[in-house]
Amino acid sequence: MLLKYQEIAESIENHIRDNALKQGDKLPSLEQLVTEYKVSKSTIRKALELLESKGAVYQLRGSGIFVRSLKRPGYIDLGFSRGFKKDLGEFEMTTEVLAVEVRAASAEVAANLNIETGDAIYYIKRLRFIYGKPLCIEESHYDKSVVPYMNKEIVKDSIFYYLRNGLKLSLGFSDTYFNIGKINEAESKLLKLEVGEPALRLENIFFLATGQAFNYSKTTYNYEESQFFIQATSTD
Amino acid sequence: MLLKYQEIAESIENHIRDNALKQGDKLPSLEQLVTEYKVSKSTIRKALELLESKGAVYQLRGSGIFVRSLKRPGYIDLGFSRGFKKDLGEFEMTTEVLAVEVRAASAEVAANLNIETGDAIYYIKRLRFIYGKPLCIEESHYDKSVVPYMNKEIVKDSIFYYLRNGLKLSLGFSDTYFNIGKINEAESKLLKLEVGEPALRLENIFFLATGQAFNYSKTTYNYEESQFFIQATSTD
DNA sequence: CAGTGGTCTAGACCACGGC
DNA sequence: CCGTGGTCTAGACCACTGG
Repeated sequence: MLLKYQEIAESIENHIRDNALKQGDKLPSLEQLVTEYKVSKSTIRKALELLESKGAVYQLRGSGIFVRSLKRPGYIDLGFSRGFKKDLGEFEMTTEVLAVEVRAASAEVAANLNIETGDAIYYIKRLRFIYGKPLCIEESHYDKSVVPYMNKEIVKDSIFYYLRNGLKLSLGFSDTYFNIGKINEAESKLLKLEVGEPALRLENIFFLATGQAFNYSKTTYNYEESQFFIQATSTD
Repeated sequence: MLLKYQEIAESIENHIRDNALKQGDKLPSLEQLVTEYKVSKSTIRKALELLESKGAVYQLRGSGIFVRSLKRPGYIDLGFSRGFKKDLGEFEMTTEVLAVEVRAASAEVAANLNIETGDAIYYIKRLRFIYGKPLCIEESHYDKSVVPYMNKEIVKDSIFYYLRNGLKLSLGFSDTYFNIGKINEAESKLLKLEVGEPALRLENIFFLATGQAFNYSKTTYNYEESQFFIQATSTD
């Protein structure tokens, strides 16, 4: 069941979408929203803070609450407050599973997952396509003590959907590191690029809501097919 | 003057730093913090939410408040809630100013700044070095009606510092787009790379707190010298 | 079931924008 | 000066964790 402030946030988002409001359009004042939704001011503010953190609105003391929509289409949202919807999206994506196996954690994996070298992990390698073209190679390592079972079918769809709905795990936060490099021999075949062409290499560590790291993954993106997007809000 | 919740957030951050607390270390409970700081529970919660959004702590219903430090050193923080400190940082950075001039906005610039083609803008081109090595080429366009004056001296330091402290502008939020490409002829000379080598191309649009766009910039990073970092929090 | 975080309220008071 | 968002309080009640 949704909380009041979540419901209100959603309702306001819908209102923006349904009326096709654009960047800079004004929303009703706090007071108006309080009477409209019949809740306390703080609850409305909490809803608006949520929307602000998602980049949907901005608030201006003394003048009002305004829409901040925008966002160029076709970019992968590397954000954030948006939750962990990265996996899905408006894109036509397909996945080829290259490996699903239990392994002993290497020193590198163990360090990132905060476990011991040799501990059991699930190793998953996937090739992901966007509109039929190779988008990225993803190698994931899951702490087996957290995710005791996986198979090809699960891994072919959204893994995070399985974690959330199948295993009832609640995700907390993530760290992302990335840099630019060059495609190597193995990658060139999978991504259908020449050796030495540009590549975006992304490392992710995902944590449960309990703070425990459970997934360390490395992803190499095809530079021709990938565009990324980030929305930021100042907290001065 | 700092607000109560900001002061408390800062104080907690200092406490974490001074006691060298690590990922997973437990902080005092809400109730304890309330008595310690002699403020209401909501104020403490607001401070903790701020820290949570900055990625400094995480809260767990039923168990407590924990430290979330980490962060590999040497990565450029492409975040976010962290405010707009991108310009400075712990790095030894220098800047070479290649151009500071008033120009008429191109169609592309006008579209991103939401002004008319031909309107006056400041065009600034800078080459930035990290530990003496070329890090990136940055081409910035500032709406002249917002930033009426700039010169080489201002532009050699942090432009955002000037905007904030000199012009008393308050920054609101930003959109960032990026993709991977290849170094072209002109870039190769400045960044001391071969044509065709990998490049990270970043586009930024910065908005004032009023929602008005005032800066559109394009930055090309030297792939050898740049590593980036993002911290995300789930909002489920 | 005790302890801890999370939601929600009602209301006082403050700070800023714009007329 | 009015309207609008922002801070802060005090307290009720809920929901989850862990012994």
